[in-house]
Amino acid sequence: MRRIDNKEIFSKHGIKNTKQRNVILDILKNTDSPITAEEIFIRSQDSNVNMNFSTVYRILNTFVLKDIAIKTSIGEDDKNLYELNMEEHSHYLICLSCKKMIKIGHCPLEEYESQIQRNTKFRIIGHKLEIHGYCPECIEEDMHENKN
Amino acid sequence: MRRIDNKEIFSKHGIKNTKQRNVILDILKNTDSPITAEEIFIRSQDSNVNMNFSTVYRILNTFVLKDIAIKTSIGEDDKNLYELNMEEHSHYLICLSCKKMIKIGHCPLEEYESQIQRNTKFRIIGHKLEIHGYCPECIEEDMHENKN
DNA sequence: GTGGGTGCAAAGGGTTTGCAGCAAG
DNA sequence: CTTGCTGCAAACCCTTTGCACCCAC
Repeated sequence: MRRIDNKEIFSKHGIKNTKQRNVILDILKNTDSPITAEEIFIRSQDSNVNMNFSTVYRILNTFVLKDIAIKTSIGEDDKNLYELNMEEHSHYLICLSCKKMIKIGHCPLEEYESQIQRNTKFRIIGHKLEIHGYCPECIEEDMHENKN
Repeated sequence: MRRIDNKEIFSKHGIKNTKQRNVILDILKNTDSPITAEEIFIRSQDSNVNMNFSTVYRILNTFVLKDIAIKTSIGEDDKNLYELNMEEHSHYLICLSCKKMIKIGHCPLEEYESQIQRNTKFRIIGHKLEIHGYCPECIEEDMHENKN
């Protein structure tokens, strides 16, 4: 998978190429499911770049504004999650027990959306879909616990 | 549409039938789209029942715990929204401009869910779907503004 | 009467902001 | 050099909590 250079991304959006933005963009590129600002802050400590919590938030807000990242409010606790804005459209299957999130490739809603568009005269821009359940591991664990 | 008596609901869930809970349950019954705790508090002032903000939150949390209500984190701002837990399953079409929410009746995901269940061995419990776009009114308004 | 529920005020936790200093263009 | 970006600390906002009082059962 080819990854566009950070520098290119920043200049395309007319924002400065700073160390902090590079660190955060790299973190977002290297995660496969949405993460919290806190998690990003923690991971940024592994780099040798100075990083402040408010900087994390400011950069994330900038990224969201520039459509570099997406802010989702998926989690059951009330923290926001951030992920890279991939052109490819995907959804998550979320385990209610361990909170693990698994990306689902195919999206079944294209036809449905155009149908709604016809019926409601809305101009549909996109959608957010989460599917909730319990993952095989948690189901198994639960069965063991209940044996006791 | 028949509405189950508040008193019945409370006793079924083993919680006390208080004035405040009645007010909030009535508000939830009379709204057709999810609302914030703040909005509930404001509307509660119309009644002659004393109501405190923390009471609103406490009652909402109780309702969610008892499955009387559902907490959703749909809105673009980070406030939580609450709605009555209808047995019937529904989704919302949300206008990105005026934030109006329109309930969508039919859900296209049942077959899709069982397919995922087969493929991933997850035990699927449910899902959350929001469709985003611009409503006819906002599209019209926008066109007028752009004429200037 | 008793325990659950409420009011009040204060704390919590995530996120934002004002300001001074710094560093990318 | 200049403007935008960052660090720091304090503020903000939504939500929760501790405690004393009260009311539904």
